[in-house]
Amino acid sequence: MTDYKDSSGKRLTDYPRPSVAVDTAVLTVSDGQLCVALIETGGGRHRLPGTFLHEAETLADAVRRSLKDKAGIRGLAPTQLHVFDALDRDDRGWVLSVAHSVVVRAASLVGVSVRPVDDATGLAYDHDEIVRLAVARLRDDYRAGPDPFGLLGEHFTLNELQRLHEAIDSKTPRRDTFRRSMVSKLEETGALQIGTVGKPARLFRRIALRDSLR
Amino acid sequence: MTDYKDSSGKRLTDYPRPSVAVDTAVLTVSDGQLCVALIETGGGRHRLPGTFLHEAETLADAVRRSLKDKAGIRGLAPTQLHVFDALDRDDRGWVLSVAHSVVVRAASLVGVSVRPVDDATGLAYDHDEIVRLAVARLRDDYRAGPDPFGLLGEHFTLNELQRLHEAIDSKTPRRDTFRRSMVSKLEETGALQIGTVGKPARLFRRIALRDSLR
DNA sequence: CGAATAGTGTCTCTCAGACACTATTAT
DNA sequence: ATAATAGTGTCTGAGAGACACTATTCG
Repeated sequence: MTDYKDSSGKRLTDYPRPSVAVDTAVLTVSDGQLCVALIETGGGRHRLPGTFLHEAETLADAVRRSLKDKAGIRGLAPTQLHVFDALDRDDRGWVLSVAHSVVVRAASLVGVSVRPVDDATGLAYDHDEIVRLAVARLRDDYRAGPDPFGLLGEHFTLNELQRLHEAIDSKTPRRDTFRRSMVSKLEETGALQIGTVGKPARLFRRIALRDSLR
Repeated sequence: MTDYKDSSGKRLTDYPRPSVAVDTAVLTVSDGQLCVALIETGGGRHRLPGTFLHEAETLADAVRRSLKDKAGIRGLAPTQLHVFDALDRDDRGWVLSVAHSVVVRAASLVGVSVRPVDDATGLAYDHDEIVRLAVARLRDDYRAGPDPFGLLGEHFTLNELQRLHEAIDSKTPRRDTFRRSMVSKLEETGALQIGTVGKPARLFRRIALRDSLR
């Protein structure tokens, strides 16, 4: 297979090939704030987790591999964001970086530095830009429907849902508008929340989880 | 630079590297229809124009280079769509393809086969999917504002603008609604169209062209 | 009871869409 | 005048947002 020749009689491997990396904005909501996981490099700078693509590996697999070390994360569906290809973006050589984002529960992130996205500036390479893209995409996704990445558990109240959406986007509408825009996209479980002050809230369930590729 | 070693003491070139290609959906409006440029391969199949990335070349430059042959096209701002990375997508070997789209005037496309996007199915590789993505993105862009890619000349009437938008998306609203949604995003030139039947139409101008990266 | 939270009735404003009317040209 | 196209007044309905009211629990 590797000595297959193309239309101009060249082997594929005769073409110059860039190194290909993946860099991933790992987003989570912690303490009511939208946060991103950062790694400390030498020199006090921070960067996103990433790795070089291995042989015969898909981009999504490389993302998952690069994150397995940092935290025991499973079942991730990375979202592809953009390819960064500036020739001088990495002084080690010619490297294409395929930016991704993943969304995880805060509890999954152990032993990683987590910082609110607004404070995550001055990162290495073009990682500031990746965070911007990842956050914008996430806000679009959450504007479109209730917790599309399943950060909440199986059942949740509208209050819990709204607090999550507010952490992700402060411009989330207020209680009544939020409720009316979400109920139609949720399923009622019939159960009520217990052990709380005030009128017990109904528990809802997502109708379906979003799938990965877009 | 190429013998710079990374944190684990490896040269960048010690990592396996995929071949990287670009494939581009060249979209145009011809005869009131949204069309895409196709290339005939051997075996009666069709594909999108593409090429392998050359050494020290950006993706956008590779796209422009791959299209310069097919048609004298200049000043293009390719839009990056998605990286296709299935391991078996190219039987010549391990190839990542970065899908792009560009929008050109029909007159620019000489000596290329142009086909309405709805008929452009059964293409080689994952090119059907690329066309789908490119068309969806283009429709989103045109829904957001008047002729964002400048397919019309410098000045145009609202009728001309609407016919263009209708070619791109048949669900374009009708005359009055279309006008009201667009005028606020246009500048009046003060001039009128001449040599036509009926009340002469005002000529408008785009306020600004969109820029490329997203 | 009061405090606290859940849930809803309803008003307003905006905007898209539809329809019909007026305006201005050529023939 | 008639045909043809441009442009606008206005009604309707849907939906977002704001406000205030009712509902149900705990202590």
